[in-house]
Amino acid sequence: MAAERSGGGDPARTLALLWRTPREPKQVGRKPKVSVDQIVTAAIAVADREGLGAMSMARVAQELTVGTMSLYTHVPGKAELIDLMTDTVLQERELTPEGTWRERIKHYADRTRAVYQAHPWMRDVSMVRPPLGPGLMDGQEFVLAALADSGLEPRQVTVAHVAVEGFVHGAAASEVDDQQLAATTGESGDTWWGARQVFWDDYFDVERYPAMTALWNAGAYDTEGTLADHVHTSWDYGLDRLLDGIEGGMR
Amino acid sequence: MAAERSGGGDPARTLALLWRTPREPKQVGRKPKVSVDQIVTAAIAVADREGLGAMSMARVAQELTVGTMSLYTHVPGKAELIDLMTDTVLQERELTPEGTWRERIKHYADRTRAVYQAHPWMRDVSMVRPPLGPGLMDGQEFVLAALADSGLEPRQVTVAHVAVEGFVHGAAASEVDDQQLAATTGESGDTWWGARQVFWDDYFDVERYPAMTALWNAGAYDTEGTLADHVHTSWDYGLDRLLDGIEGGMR
DNA sequence: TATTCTTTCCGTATGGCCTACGGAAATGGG
DNA sequence: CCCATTTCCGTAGGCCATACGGAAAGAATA
Repeated sequence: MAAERSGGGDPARTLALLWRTPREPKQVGRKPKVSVDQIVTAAIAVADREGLGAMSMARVAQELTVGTMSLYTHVPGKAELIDLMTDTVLQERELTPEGTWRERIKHYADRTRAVYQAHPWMRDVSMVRPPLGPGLMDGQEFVLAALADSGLEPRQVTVAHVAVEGFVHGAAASEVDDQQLAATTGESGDTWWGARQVFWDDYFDVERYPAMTALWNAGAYDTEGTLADHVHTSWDYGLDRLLDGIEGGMR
Repeated sequence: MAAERSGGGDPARTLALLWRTPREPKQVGRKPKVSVDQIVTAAIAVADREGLGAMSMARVAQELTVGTMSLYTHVPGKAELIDLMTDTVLQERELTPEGTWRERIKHYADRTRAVYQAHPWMRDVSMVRPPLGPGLMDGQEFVLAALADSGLEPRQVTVAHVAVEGFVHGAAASEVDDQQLAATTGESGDTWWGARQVFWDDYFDVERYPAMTALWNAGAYDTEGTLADHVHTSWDYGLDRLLDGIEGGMR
């Protein structure tokens, strides 16, 4: 299936939910069995355990021992529920503004990475039309403040912001993608690659791929550690080089 | 729905399809109404027009005026079909090895970006367990050859490779995400943001977000052009800074 | 020509998904 | 006790992937 999309219906209604606008307590009528917070928490729990694909309205309702359609009283639909889930887990980052601007960006990357690790379904959430809630906004402010301290021109700050934000989310997403697949399919990344040994035996053509062959012969792929370790190392390297470049471009 | 995953069943069967291992022509039996190539082409056409979510087996079969289950004679399942689609469009890149290593990486990024532009559903395809077909492998070889020419140590080449490859695919994916959403939902990115004007009016807190406010007041957001233009500019900037960093790290 | 063998085609059935609709049930106030 | 209000939720419609098994088509053989 295609990636989950957010931001469906009426923006005003969704924003009110994201910022938990205190609706005046109803004096009249039937008492609610569930709250928005309970629904969001249950949905996150299901997605954490079984992936976003398994997070159906029916499944969440079951978790709360409530009829499926009851959820629609509190939440406009599935897209908005995903918005709420996303902003909620982004709030877990607890960003502390300490150190140089570079240290703060690294801190932001670490905390964001931790969110993806704890909630691998974030990989499936598109961030191009993000939920404009406190979790997202606080993160944006944090990065913009750091970049503004770096000495870049205002216009350059906004450009660098998109690049950094994209890199961080992209890296975090890619990193957990493997874990999510491992959980969903029951096959680890290393096992998956192992099962494709056939490829190197039957299809890999040394003449067609000289650079790869040379690297292989140079021992570049003789390394310890799991696939996940390598990916993590590479992303760390990439962020450092990106920040190097941003720093160097100012002089 | 969660992102489409590939690489489902028997690796040997999938690899044979990806490399189009010439199966000896059947002398006996009923003549096939459709070929693997026709199925892949039709599937790509549907996904291009209506998104990967609309690319159902039934929809593809309908396109070919064939029964749904007939497809399963030629293709093991939907996951493998997506593998075939992915590798096929990656082959469209036609990478020409000219210029410095930096120019070649930029060329690779441009060509890959063009693939995503032409086939926005690529955003929904996970590349952590990619189809090991000619389209993917040729791209890997191209990038590795460029990085090997840069003077990096073999071990460093493999690390930089993951970072660059990840950045390029991430950037391309993010860039078309907006377009895909526009096509699927019928609402452009600019329209979407416009509808969320309410946010700035009712929820944005100047005290809570001083850096954003300062940038706004400095005119950093007073720019011409569409959202898509800005995103493109930022990714270009990001790749250049990443390559700057890689270049600088060698000295 | 009739039979047999091989291959492809595809109808049916199962069990899932989201959510529009409308009525039932619960609650507090008059 | 009644009624306005609010929440709960069963039903139903229209999607999806794919396992299974039999029908249909073509070529070789008798």
